[in-house]
Amino acid sequence: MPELPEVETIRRGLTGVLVGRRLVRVVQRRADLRVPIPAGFAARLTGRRVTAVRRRGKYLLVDCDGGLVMLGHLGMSGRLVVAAPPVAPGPHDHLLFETDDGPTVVFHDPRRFGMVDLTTTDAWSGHPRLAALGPEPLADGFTGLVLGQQIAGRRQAIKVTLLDQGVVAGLGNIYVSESLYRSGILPTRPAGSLSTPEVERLATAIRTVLTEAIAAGGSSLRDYQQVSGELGYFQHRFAVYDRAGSACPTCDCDIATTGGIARAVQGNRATFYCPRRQR
DNA sequence: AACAAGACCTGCATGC
DNA sequence: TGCATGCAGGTCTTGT
Repeated sequence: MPELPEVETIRRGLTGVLVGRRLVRVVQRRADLRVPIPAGFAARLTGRRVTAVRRRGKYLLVDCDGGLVMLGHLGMSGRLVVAAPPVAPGPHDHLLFETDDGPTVVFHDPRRFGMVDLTTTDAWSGHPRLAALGPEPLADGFTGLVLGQQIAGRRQAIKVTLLDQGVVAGLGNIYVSESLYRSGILPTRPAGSLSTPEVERLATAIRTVLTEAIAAGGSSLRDYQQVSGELGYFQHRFAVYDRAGSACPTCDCDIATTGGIARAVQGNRATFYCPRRQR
Protein backbone atom coordinates (compact mmCIF):
# COMPACT_ATOMS: atom_id res chain seq x y z
CA MET A 1 0.00 0.00 0.00
CA PRO A 2 2.08 2.95 1.00
CA GLU A 3 5.05 3.43 -1.26
CA LEU A 4 7.67 6.14 -0.87
CA PRO A 5 5.38 9.12 -1.65
CA GLU A 6 2.73 7.98 0.81
CA VAL A 7 5.29 7.29 3.54
CA GLU A 8 6.94 10.66 2.89
CA THR A 9 3.58 12.42 3.11
CA ILE A 10 2.91 10.67 6.41
CA ARG A 11 6.39 11.59 7.62
CA ARG A 12 5.74 15.26 6.95
CA GLY A 13 2.39 15.11 8.68
CA LEU A 14 3.81 13.35 11.71
CA THR A 15 6.67 15.80 11.96
CA GLY A 16 4.25 18.64 12.63
CA VAL A 17 2.34 16.60 15.17
CA LEU A 18 5.07 14.79 17.06
CA VAL A 19 8.34 16.70 17.00
CA GLY A 20 8.94 18.46 20.28
CA ARG A 21 6.08 16.61 21.96
CA ARG A 22 6.43 14.03 24.68
CA LEU A 23 4.80 10.60 24.50
CA VAL A 24 2.89 10.48 27.75
CA ARG A 25 1.17 7.16 27.14
CA VAL A 26 1.67 4.39 24.60
CA VAL A 27 -1.08 1.78 24.31
CA GLN A 28 -0.29 -1.58 22.73
CA ARG A 29 -3.45 -3.54 21.96
CA ARG A 30 -2.00 -6.78 20.58
CA ALA A 31 1.26 -8.71 20.85
CA ASP A 32 2.21 -8.76 17.19
CA LEU A 33 1.70 -7.25 13.77
CA ARG A 34 3.56 -9.01 10.99
CA VAL A 35 6.24 -9.78 13.55
CA PRO A 36 6.12 -9.63 17.34
CA ILE A 37 6.16 -6.17 18.86
CA PRO A 38 9.38 -6.06 20.92
CA ALA A 39 9.23 -6.60 24.65
CA GLY A 40 8.82 -3.40 26.61
CA PHE A 41 7.80 -1.44 23.52
CA ALA A 42 5.29 0.85 25.21
CA ALA A 43 7.28 1.21 28.42
CA ARG A 44 10.47 2.17 26.62
CA LEU A 45 8.74 4.86 24.57
CA THR A 46 6.65 6.33 27.36
CA GLY A 47 7.97 9.65 28.62
CA ARG A 48 10.25 10.25 25.61
CA ARG A 49 10.28 13.46 23.67
CA VAL A 50 10.25 13.08 19.89
CA THR A 51 13.11 14.91 18.22
CA ALA A 52 12.60 14.02 14.55
CA VAL A 53 10.62 11.85 12.14
CA ARG A 54 12.67 10.45 9.29
CA ARG A 55 12.12 8.07 6.37
CA ARG A 56 14.31 5.42 4.77
CA GLY A 57 12.65 3.76 1.76
CA LYS A 58 9.18 2.83 2.98
CA TYR A 59 10.26 2.81 6.63
CA LEU A 60 9.53 5.55 9.15
CA LEU A 61 11.98 6.37 11.92
CA VAL A 62 10.78 8.26 14.97
CA ASP A 63 13.76 9.65 16.86
CA CYS A 64 13.31 10.14 20.57
CA ASP A 65 15.45 11.71 23.25
CA GLY A 66 17.83 9.38 25.00
CA GLY A 67 18.83 7.83 21.67
CA LEU A 68 15.81 5.57 21.25
CA VAL A 69 14.42 5.17 17.71
CA MET A 70 11.10 3.65 16.78
CA LEU A 71 11.12 1.93 13.39
CA GLY A 72 7.83 1.43 11.59
CA HIS A 73 6.51 0.00 8.33
CA LEU A 74 2.90 0.22 7.15
CA GLY A 75 2.82 -2.94 5.03
CA MET A 76 -0.12 -2.97 2.63
CA SER A 77 -2.95 -1.59 4.72
CA GLY A 78 -1.29 0.36 7.52
CA ARG A 79 -2.29 3.92 8.40
CA LEU A 80 -1.06 6.46 10.88
CA VAL A 81 -3.83 8.83 11.78
CA VAL A 82 -3.92 11.77 14.15
CA ALA A 83 -6.94 12.02 16.40
CA ALA A 84 -8.04 14.31 19.19
CA PRO A 85 -8.06 12.69 22.61
CA PRO A 86 -9.65 10.85 24.17
CA VAL A 87 -9.46 8.19 21.45
CA ALA A 88 -11.76 5.19 21.68
CA PRO A 89 -9.80 2.62 19.68
CA GLY A 90 -11.74 0.73 17.02
CA PRO A 91 -11.02 -2.54 15.27
CA HIS A 92 -7.45 -2.78 13.92
CA ASP A 93 -6.26 0.22 15.95
CA HIS A 94 -3.21 -1.63 17.27
CA LEU A 95 -1.08 1.14 18.77
CA LEU A 96 -1.93 4.53 20.29
CA PHE A 97 0.65 7.20 20.99
CA GLU A 98 -0.73 9.89 23.30
CA THR A 99 1.22 13.14 23.36
CA ASP A 100 1.42 15.71 26.12
CA ASP A 101 -1.32 18.29 25.73
CA GLY A 102 -1.87 17.29 22.13
CA PRO A 103 -3.21 14.79 19.67
CA THR A 104 -2.99 11.01 19.72
CA VAL A 105 -1.36 9.15 16.85
CA VAL A 106 -3.10 5.86 15.99
CA PHE A 107 -1.46 2.97 14.12
CA HIS A 108 -4.28 1.21 12.28
CA ASP A 109 -3.60 -1.87 10.14
CA PRO A 110 -6.34 -4.36 9.19
CA ARG A 111 -4.08 -6.82 7.39
CA ARG A 112 -1.26 -6.52 9.90
CA PHE A 113 1.48 -6.67 7.27
CA GLY A 114 3.04 -3.69 8.99
CA MET A 115 5.68 -3.85 11.71
CA VAL A 116 7.27 -1.79 14.47
CA ASP A 117 10.57 -2.24 16.24
CA LEU A 118 12.92 -0.30 18.48
CA THR A 119 16.49 0.59 17.68
CA THR A 120 18.90 3.36 18.62
CA THR A 121 20.45 6.48 17.15
CA ASP A 122 23.76 4.66 16.84
CA ALA A 123 22.47 1.37 15.45
CA TRP A 124 19.45 2.17 13.26
CA SER A 125 21.23 2.01 9.91
CA GLY A 126 22.46 -1.48 10.71
CA HIS A 127 18.99 -2.74 11.58
CA PRO A 128 18.32 -5.95 9.62
CA ARG A 129 15.36 -4.31 7.88
CA LEU A 130 17.37 -1.30 6.74
CA ALA A 131 20.90 -2.52 6.21
CA ALA A 132 20.34 -3.96 2.74
CA LEU A 133 18.17 -1.16 1.34
CA GLY A 134 19.31 0.36 -1.92
CA PRO A 135 19.85 4.06 -2.65
CA GLU A 136 17.22 6.69 -1.89
CA PRO A 137 15.83 7.76 -5.26
CA LEU A 138 15.24 11.35 -4.15
CA ALA A 139 18.69 11.84 -2.63
CA ASP A 140 21.23 13.94 -4.52
CA GLY A 141 23.41 10.96 -5.32
CA PHE A 142 20.73 9.07 -7.25
CA THR A 143 21.75 9.31 -10.89
CA GLY A 144 21.46 7.18 -14.00
CA LEU A 145 24.99 6.01 -13.28
CA VAL A 146 24.01 4.75 -9.83
CA LEU A 147 20.85 3.10 -11.13
CA GLY A 148 22.87 1.47 -13.89
CA GLN A 149 25.25 -0.01 -11.34
CA GLN A 150 22.34 -1.36 -9.33
CA ILE A 151 20.75 -3.21 -12.25
CA ALA A 152 23.88 -4.21 -14.19
CA GLY A 153 24.02 -7.86 -15.17
CA ARG A 154 20.52 -8.68 -14.00
CA ARG A 155 18.51 -10.84 -16.35
CA GLN A 156 15.33 -10.45 -14.33
CA ALA A 157 12.55 -8.28 -15.81
CA ILE A 158 13.14 -4.60 -15.01
CA LYS A 159 9.68 -4.38 -13.39
CA VAL A 160 10.54 -7.11 -10.91
CA THR A 161 14.04 -5.73 -10.32
CA LEU A 162 12.73 -2.27 -9.43
CA LEU A 163 10.44 -3.77 -6.79
CA ASP A 164 13.54 -5.15 -5.04
CA GLN A 165 14.15 -2.71 -2.18
CA GLY A 166 17.86 -3.51 -2.35
CA VAL A 167 18.02 -2.04 -5.86
CA VAL A 168 16.18 1.22 -5.18
CA ALA A 169 14.52 1.93 -1.83
CA GLY A 170 10.89 2.92 -1.74
CA LEU A 171 9.44 1.95 -5.11
CA GLY A 172 6.33 -0.24 -5.17
CA ASN A 173 3.87 -1.58 -7.67
CA ILE A 174 2.27 1.75 -8.62
CA TYR A 175 5.36 3.89 -9.10
CA VAL A 176 7.36 1.21 -10.90
CA SER A 177 4.64 0.92 -13.53
CA GLU A 178 4.36 4.69 -13.82
CA SER A 179 8.13 5.21 -14.04
CA LEU A 180 8.54 2.59 -16.76
CA TYR A 181 5.71 4.15 -18.69
CA ARG A 182 7.26 7.60 -18.51
CA SER A 183 10.62 6.32 -19.62
CA GLY A 184 9.13 4.30 -22.48
CA ILE A 185 10.57 0.98 -21.30
CA LEU A 186 8.68 -2.31 -21.45
CA PRO A 187 8.37 -3.89 -17.98
CA THR A 188 9.44 -7.27 -19.34
CA ARG A 189 12.84 -6.08 -20.55
CA PRO A 190 15.74 -7.81 -18.78
CA ALA A 191 17.11 -5.21 -16.36
CA GLY A 192 20.67 -5.56 -17.59
CA SER A 193 19.62 -5.02 -21.22
CA LEU A 194 18.78 -1.34 -20.78
CA SER A 195 20.99 1.08 -22.71
CA THR A 196 22.70 3.96 -20.95
CA PRO A 197 20.18 6.50 -22.31
CA GLU A 198 17.33 4.27 -21.17
CA VAL A 199 18.77 4.00 -17.67
CA GLU A 200 19.15 7.79 -17.58
CA ARG A 201 15.56 8.25 -18.66
CA LEU A 202 14.41 5.73 -16.08
CA ALA A 203 16.28 7.41 -13.23
CA THR A 204 14.81 10.77 -14.23
CA ALA A 205 11.32 9.29 -14.53
CA ILE A 206 11.55 7.69 -11.08
CA ARG A 207 12.52 10.99 -9.49
CA THR A 208 9.87 12.95 -11.36
CA VAL A 209 7.03 10.56 -10.62
CA LEU A 210 7.90 10.33 -6.93
CA THR A 211 8.25 14.10 -6.62
CA GLU A 212 4.92 14.75 -8.31
CA ALA A 213 3.21 12.11 -6.18
CA ILE A 214 4.54 13.64 -2.97
CA ALA A 215 3.30 17.05 -4.11
CA ALA A 216 -0.13 15.46 -4.58
CA GLY A 217 -0.11 13.98 -1.08
CA GLY A 218 0.36 10.41 -2.37
CA SER A 219 -2.15 8.07 -4.01
CA SER A 220 -5.31 6.99 -2.19
CA LEU A 221 -6.78 3.75 -3.49
CA ARG A 222 -8.28 1.72 -0.66
CA ASP A 223 -6.54 2.23 2.63
CA TYR A 224 -4.17 5.12 2.37
CA GLN A 225 -4.87 8.53 3.81
CA GLN A 226 -2.69 11.29 5.19
CA VAL A 227 -2.30 11.65 8.95
CA SER A 228 -4.98 14.35 8.84
CA GLY A 229 -7.43 11.95 7.21
CA GLU A 230 -7.21 13.81 3.91
CA LEU A 231 -6.83 11.66 0.83
CA GLY A 232 -3.96 11.94 -1.62
CA TYR A 233 -4.90 12.68 -5.20
CA PHE A 234 -2.07 11.35 -7.34
CA GLN A 235 -4.29 8.37 -8.32
CA HIS A 236 -6.08 10.76 -10.67
CA ARG A 237 -2.83 11.24 -12.53
CA PHE A 238 -1.96 7.58 -13.15
CA ALA A 239 -1.09 6.98 -16.77
CA VAL A 240 -1.18 3.19 -16.58
CA TYR A 241 -1.62 1.80 -13.05
CA ASP A 242 -5.00 0.07 -12.70
CA ARG A 243 -6.04 1.50 -16.08
CA ALA A 244 -6.16 -1.69 -18.16
CA GLY A 245 -8.22 -1.15 -21.28
CA SER A 246 -8.17 2.63 -20.97
CA ALA A 247 -6.58 4.98 -23.44
CA CYS A 248 -2.88 5.76 -23.11
CA PRO A 249 -2.57 9.47 -22.29
CA THR A 250 -0.05 10.08 -25.06
CA CYS A 251 -0.86 7.58 -27.82
CA ASP A 252 -3.72 8.73 -30.00
CA CYS A 253 -4.58 5.27 -31.25
CA ASP A 254 -8.01 3.67 -31.37
CA ILE A 255 -8.71 1.70 -28.17
CA ALA A 256 -11.16 -0.56 -29.99
CA THR A 257 -8.30 -1.77 -32.17
CA THR A 258 -5.37 -1.68 -29.76
CA GLY A 259 -7.01 -2.57 -26.44
CA GLY A 260 -5.44 0.46 -24.73
CA ILE A 261 -3.34 0.01 -21.59
CA ALA A 262 -2.32 -3.62 -21.09
CA ARG A 263 -2.24 -5.63 -17.86
CA ALA A 264 0.21 -8.47 -17.29
CA VAL A 265 1.34 -10.45 -14.26
CA GLN A 266 5.02 -10.48 -13.29
CA GLY A 267 6.30 -11.99 -10.07
CA ASN A 268 2.69 -12.59 -9.02
CA ARG A 269 1.91 -8.86 -9.21
CA ALA A 270 -0.07 -6.91 -11.76
CA THR A 271 1.88 -4.75 -14.19
CA PHE A 272 0.36 -2.05 -16.41
CA TYR A 273 1.93 -0.62 -19.53
CA CYS A 274 1.33 0.78 -22.99
CA PRO A 275 2.50 -1.77 -25.58
CA ARG A 276 2.96 0.96 -28.19
CA ARG A 277 4.75 3.63 -26.19
CA GLN A 278 6.95 1.23 -24.19
CA ARG A 279 9.63 -0.80 -25.97
C1' DA B 1 23.00 -17.62 -7.03
C1' DA B 2 18.91 -16.28 -9.05
C1' DC B 3 14.44 -16.65 -9.46
C1' DA B 4 9.42 -18.21 -8.89
C1' DA B 5 5.87 -19.26 -5.87
C1' DG B 6 3.71 -19.46 -1.54
C1' DA B 7 2.67 -17.45 2.91
C1' DC B 8 1.08 -13.94 5.93
C1' DC B 9 -4.14 -11.31 6.91
C1' DT B 10 -8.45 -8.77 6.21
C1' DG B 11 -11.79 -6.38 3.37
C1' DC B 12 -13.98 -5.47 -0.77
C1' DA B 13 -15.88 -6.12 -5.47
C1' DT B 14 -17.69 -9.39 -8.51
C1' DG B 15 -20.35 -13.17 -10.16
C1' DC B 16 -23.29 -17.07 -9.61
C1' DT C 1 -29.55 -12.53 -0.06
C1' DG C 2 -25.74 -15.49 0.51
C1' DC C 3 -21.69 -17.68 -0.66
C1' DA C 4 -17.39 -18.50 -3.23
C1' DT C 5 -13.67 -16.50 -5.61
C1' DG C 6 -10.17 -13.35 -6.70
C1' DC C 7 -7.71 -9.33 -5.89
C1' DA C 8 -5.20 -5.50 -3.20
C1' DG C 9 -0.14 -0.21 -2.30
C1' DG C 10 4.64 -5.42 0.76
C1' DT C 11 8.10 -8.44 2.14
C1' DC C 12 9.75 -12.75 4.05
C1' DT C 13 10.47 -17.71 3.45
C1' DT C 14 10.64 -21.86 0.93
C1' DG C 15 11.61 -24.55 -3.00
C1' DT C 16 13.52 -25.26 -7.67
